[in-house]
Amino acid sequence: MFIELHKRGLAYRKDSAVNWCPGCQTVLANEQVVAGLCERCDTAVTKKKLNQWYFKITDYADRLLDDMKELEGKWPDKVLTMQRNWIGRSQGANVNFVIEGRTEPVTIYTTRPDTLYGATFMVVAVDSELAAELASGTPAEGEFKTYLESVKAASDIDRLATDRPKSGVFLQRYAINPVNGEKLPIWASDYVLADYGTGAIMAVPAHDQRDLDFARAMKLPVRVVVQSDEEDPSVSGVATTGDGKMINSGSLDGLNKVDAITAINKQLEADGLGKSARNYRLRDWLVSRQRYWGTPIPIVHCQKCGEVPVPADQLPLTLPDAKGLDLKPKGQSPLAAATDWVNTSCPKCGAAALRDTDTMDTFVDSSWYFLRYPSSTNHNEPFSRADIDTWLPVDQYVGGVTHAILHLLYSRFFTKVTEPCTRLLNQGMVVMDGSAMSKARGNLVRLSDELENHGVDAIRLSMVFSGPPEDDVDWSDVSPSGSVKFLSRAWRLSGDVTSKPGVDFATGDIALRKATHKALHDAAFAVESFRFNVAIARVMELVNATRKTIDSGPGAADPAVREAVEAIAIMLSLVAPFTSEEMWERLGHKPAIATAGWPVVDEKLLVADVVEAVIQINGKIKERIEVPPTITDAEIEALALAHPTIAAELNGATPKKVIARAPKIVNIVL
RNA sequence: GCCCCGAUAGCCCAAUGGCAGAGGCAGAGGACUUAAAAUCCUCCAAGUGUGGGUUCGACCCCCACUCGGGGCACCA
Repeated sequence: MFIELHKRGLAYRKDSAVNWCPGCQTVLANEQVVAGLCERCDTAVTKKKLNQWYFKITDYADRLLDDMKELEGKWPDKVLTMQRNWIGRSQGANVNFVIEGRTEPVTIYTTRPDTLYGATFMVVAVDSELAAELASGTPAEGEFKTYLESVKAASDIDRLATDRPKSGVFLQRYAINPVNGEKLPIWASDYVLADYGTGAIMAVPAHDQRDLDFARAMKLPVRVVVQSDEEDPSVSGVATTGDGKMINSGSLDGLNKVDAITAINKQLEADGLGKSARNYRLRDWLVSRQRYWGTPIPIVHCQKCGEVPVPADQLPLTLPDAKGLDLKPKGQSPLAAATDWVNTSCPKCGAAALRDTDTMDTFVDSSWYFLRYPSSTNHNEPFSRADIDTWLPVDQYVGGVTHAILHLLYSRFFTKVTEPCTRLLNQGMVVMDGSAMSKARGNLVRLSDELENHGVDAIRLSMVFSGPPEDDVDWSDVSPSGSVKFLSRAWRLSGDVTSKPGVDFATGDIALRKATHKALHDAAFAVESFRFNVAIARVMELVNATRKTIDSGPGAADPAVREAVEAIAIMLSLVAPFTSEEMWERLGHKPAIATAGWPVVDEKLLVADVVEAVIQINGKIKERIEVPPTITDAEIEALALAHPTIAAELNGATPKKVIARAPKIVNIVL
């Protein structure tokens, strides 16, 4: 996979300030840094300048975003929203500003080109090369360097803090606003990011909160160019970001936001001063890791030929023997010490060459593991086109929401052409003492003890019955002993049945037969819609009805009892295979119940003989009557109006309106 | 600050816009038993977080709010 991506220029190396986890002693992808902490070990992540391998996921940003339309309604909205936010597409414009004393203009990115006349200063990212260049040789250089050092020293966590006061340095230089020729002071600050857009912005304090905060801190002017009813931002401290009529904006005056953006973009483009542009929050996926475990990067570095992929007949490239290697995290890949493995010859020219010693992020492997499943016995290639065409995409994927922007985004990138998983269900977590069970927290249930005490069937049943699968389940609400009781109750039924296997069910008690077929029908529907807790409730109902039929009804010998108990065993086999297998044998059947198949539901047995209908007057229930299920609207309406209770209530009055919904309800409106 | 999800008996949870209760836990009473356990039977409770709206009719749809959970958060 790596080589295929490399061939297409989608796997490449670059120098960059990367996320570095001091705990794991390895680099991390943006997606693996959660609130400034390492996703694996919760250590605060720092920055380090390194040359690393990347996958060009940004080339696919638009497709990853736009193809989500296909997943609408089939994946949880939450996951789709998270992916949309993560990709973070924004539409705006690049605008060129001439810099005094510099030949090259500086390009800035803005989503609000309409507010160009409101710009009162320019800000460049303090850690960008541009900032260093602009500062050099100015009286501000010393101050700039001090500031840059202090920013570098601050961790990501500090940087993420919300109400952090704005800081920055005036670089003693000026940019010229292309639309009105104004001289704008240029500042360097850490509130502008070096790796987003062009790393430089025009500041419009009146209509951008961050710019306003900065302007107020540095005593810079604020100019309103979009009229609004709200208080002057320079007084209120709140930037006005809504729509309104343009003012103080030359030819744009009087236009609304959308029209002004169109007009200014057109004008900038005509004058060669800028053009509309798009930006993404998504960054390329950093895949190098300095760990032993992981897939080695199949590249040989040759003095002459450069990066040479390992030839196909030498794949898969396997790791060197770990024996003798120091696998402890130490900031350099442990593979580097395996000199026998590292030293090799160039596949192209045969000269001495070195293997790449980094391994890949494990998310690389999980991005396509499901492609291997249909071809698991194929020893010639990772997967075959024919198998994939037959079996994929995955119809139903079940996984935790924790992978919303990791595994689930990477997988979509790997298979982009199509979507890897048609439907997605995020199952909930098991909660104990208020938080998700985890080894790190130590709030665990000893599963072995639970299994010892209650049996695997009861534990599994408890989990499934505790609520809908997408909800979290609090362990204190789980009752394995209740499940044990229920399973015993069901199991006992199998010993009560006295009729022989193969008996004709048609001669059995009709009431129980109806209950059985309704349970089978409803449970199947519930299972297919992932409401396992409801399916179990249907089985419990049938167990109760069967118990009653045996104890105080037609008795254990009735064929309907066998039909019911067999149905119970089969339905339970989904979550309690051991118990149901025993039931199956006690019922006189050969193993295995798994091969028994779901009993065919007799539609005729699903129809009730009589149903209870409700008669309402003005939406209030006044009477209940028994009617055949086949009754028509007109018939039930006539029955209702003729009913003595209703006639008395009406007392001769003519209803304004009668709504009949046979066979359930009649509502008489007075 | 912005976005999303949720709120139904003491508890976990059901209910195509049409009788609020399917199921379980807990609780009460009873049968069986010398007794207890186990088993079996019966009973018990909320009017659906709050306030409006749409509708003949709202747990369900719409608006606002409260509380709880989650996500995003200097991305110009």
